[in-house]
Amino acid sequence: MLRHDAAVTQRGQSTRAALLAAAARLVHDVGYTQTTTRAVAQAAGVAEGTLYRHFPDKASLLLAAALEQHAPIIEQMAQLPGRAGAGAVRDNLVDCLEQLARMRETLLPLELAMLSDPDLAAARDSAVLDPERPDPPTVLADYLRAEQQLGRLRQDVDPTEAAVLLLVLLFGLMAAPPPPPSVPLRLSVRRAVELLLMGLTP
Amino acid sequence: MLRHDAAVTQRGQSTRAALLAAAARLVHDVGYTQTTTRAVAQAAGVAEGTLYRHFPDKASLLLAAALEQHAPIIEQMAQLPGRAGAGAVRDNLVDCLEQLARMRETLLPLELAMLSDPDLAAARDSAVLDPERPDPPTVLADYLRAEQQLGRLRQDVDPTEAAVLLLVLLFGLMAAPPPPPSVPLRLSVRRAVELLLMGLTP
Amino acid sequence: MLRHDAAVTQRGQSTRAALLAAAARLVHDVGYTQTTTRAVAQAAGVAEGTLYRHFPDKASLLLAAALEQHAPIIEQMAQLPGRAGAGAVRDNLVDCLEQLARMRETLLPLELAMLSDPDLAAARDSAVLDPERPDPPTVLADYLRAEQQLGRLRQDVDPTEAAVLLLVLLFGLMAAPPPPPSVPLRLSVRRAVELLLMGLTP
Amino acid sequence: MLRHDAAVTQRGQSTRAALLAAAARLVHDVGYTQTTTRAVAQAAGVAEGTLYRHFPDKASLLLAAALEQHAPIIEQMAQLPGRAGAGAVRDNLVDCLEQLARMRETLLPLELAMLSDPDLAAARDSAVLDPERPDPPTVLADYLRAEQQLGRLRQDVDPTEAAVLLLVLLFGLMAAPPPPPSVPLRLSVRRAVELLLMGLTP
DNA sequence: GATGAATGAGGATTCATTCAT
DNA sequence: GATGAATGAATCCTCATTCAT
Repeated sequence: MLRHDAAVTQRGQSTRAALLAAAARLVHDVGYTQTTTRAVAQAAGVAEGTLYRHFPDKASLLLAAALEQHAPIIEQMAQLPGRAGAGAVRDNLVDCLEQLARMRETLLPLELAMLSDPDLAAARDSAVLDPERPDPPTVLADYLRAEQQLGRLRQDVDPTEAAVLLLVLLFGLMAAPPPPPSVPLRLSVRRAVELLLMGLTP
Repeated sequence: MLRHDAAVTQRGQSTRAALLAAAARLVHDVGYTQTTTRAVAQAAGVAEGTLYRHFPDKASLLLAAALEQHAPIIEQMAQLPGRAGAGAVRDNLVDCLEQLARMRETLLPLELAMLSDPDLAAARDSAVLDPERPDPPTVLADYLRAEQQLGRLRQDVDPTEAAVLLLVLLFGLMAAPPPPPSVPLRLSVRRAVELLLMGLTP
Repeated sequence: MLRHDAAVTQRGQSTRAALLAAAARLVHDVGYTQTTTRAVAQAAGVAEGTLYRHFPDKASLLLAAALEQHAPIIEQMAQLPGRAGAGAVRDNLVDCLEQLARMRETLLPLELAMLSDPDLAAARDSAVLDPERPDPPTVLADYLRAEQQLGRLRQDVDPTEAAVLLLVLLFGLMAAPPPPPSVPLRLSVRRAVELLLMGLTP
Repeated sequence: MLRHDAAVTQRGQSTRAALLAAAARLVHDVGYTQTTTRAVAQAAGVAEGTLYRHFPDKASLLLAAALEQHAPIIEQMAQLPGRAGAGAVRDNLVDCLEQLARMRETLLPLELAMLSDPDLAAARDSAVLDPERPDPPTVLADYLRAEQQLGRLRQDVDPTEAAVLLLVLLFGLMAAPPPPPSVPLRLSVRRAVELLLMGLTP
């Protein structure tokens, strides 16, 4: 049965990979709106029609390109809960958020575009996500809960809530960078985590 | 010779206003991608060409429409620093952020589009902003500083940094709403402020 | 309110007319499949985009082009029932069918295409036809009924059925012309009418 | 070197058969326009390229598929002239036309497409038809002539002409079905034959 | 004989912008 | 000031056909 995204040959595999790579690069470089199918195909060194042997449409291609880059970092993040109790909470959180940040660097343009473009959002919603794969909010919440049980975090905060807060904060920090003089993301993440940990109240 | 900004007669004024209103409504209703110049003109009840008597291009129109809605809330926000010392810090912050949230409700699609669309971003950067008008980060920082001096906030936090944190958090909360079960924005803002005030550390 | 097919200016009118003429000519010359929007626009001497100011899509344009040519002949045909009793039945019928044939000459490629192309069929079904305008089957049936009452036609045939038969026959004669040696349409129509009038039974 | 018509091995034979069957089914089900080479190959369970081992192009495949279905009915029709004198003329004609109608049911979309698409028409014209095989007009004319000689049909009609008339009528009835209330084809064929036999004149 | 990946010209359609009236 | 017709480049996508394996 012929399906899109079915590359059985070795050549097909490499074409598919080239398309994904080209798509990721272009979205990163020129944004979603300017990333045309023509440009992707050209950058991948294939004909425009080839794109449609591998993906049903533009949105699916770009989404796949994004998700593909997700994978390794998500994988790595899964080990976070195991680090509970070891090292400073602050460092663990900062490390984790920084990993996510690296992932988002390529993902962000697409995330933003999804919020503007109905097509992309639809592609995302109809994409079959691996239900096994742990998602960042859950993993982070698990970690926070573990630290809470170890007494290294307040008892009266909801771990899930705190996790969402951290992630939303990271998103905001990346998507809407504070005006210059801008500090490197690494630094602003660290400061934000510190502030959140100690609180503003005296 | 006046090419744009043709609103010198009374008729011109009302046309301009109609365009701005239509643009704001459309961006809010159908998103930036779907907001075409055609649709705006039609919604404003004017011819397509008329749009270009008042604005040099689409981006400028949408930007103007957004800024216009900014104004009253920015105005109102300016009074925040004066509330330092009165009422609970938490309530003051929540009130302030909620006002901003209302403003953003119409503004957000445009902000997001700006992050995807270079054209829009360029229009924003070349827009002549009133240098007198206080911007939210500054106002919020001023307020925080005042509270700090009153001893109602930690001494060792940078008010500017905290202000940015709060705003970024609001942006993230609005742009990337946490997954269901979703709580009303008002509530999630309140929880976030509380969490930030007390901190996560025991 | 902006609508397609709304040409208020004189210039608009003439562009619309040019498009219709070009479309009719092309469909006649190269068939529906080969009639591209590009070709129509070029033949009409306008840009391709202009086409879409006047018609929502290709199918609507071609349909409109066909219907426009309908009109005058349909009009003329309406007088057929009044001719009942005058002249030979055979001649009246032949005249009528020949008129229809002239109309069909341009219409036929489109009729055929409608039977192959779902899009066109959809356009036809959603087209707003003038309910006042008499349609050929009805007019023809009216005429036959009148002749029947004058005793010039068998009493035991259903006029509607006979009308349909005549029209279907005309359609078949035009669409699937008998193999060579081919006679001119005018002649084959005449022979068919004669055959049908006298019947095959001795 | 054999380029097409590669059906020399047994495997080749069955592939070819599968392609023909798939093509016939698709044309019947979704129409000619929607019948893509891709769809045919997929329905036949073979690769796209395989199609071109058996047929030089799409048109040839579809034409072959159509002709193949012709065969058995054409065969059966050949016996019609032998029925002259037996049974009612009306019944013989109705039976014959109904057989043809069944054949046309699958053939019609293609016939119609041929009238719209020059490519297909060209394929038909260049197809090598079996010169032995009797074609419907001839067979029907033979039958009519036989009945004529038996005195069961008017002497003054040209059998060939009458045969063409009947066939054209059938085509029209199938291709351009009269508007609702639509009667089953079987019935409308019968009525048409009756009308034609007795004639319209009193 | 069969595969299926690749091709690439060509299709319909959109839309910000210009300009004669 | 306003109109609205016209523009035309650009977009995503289709599909019959070829060819290396």
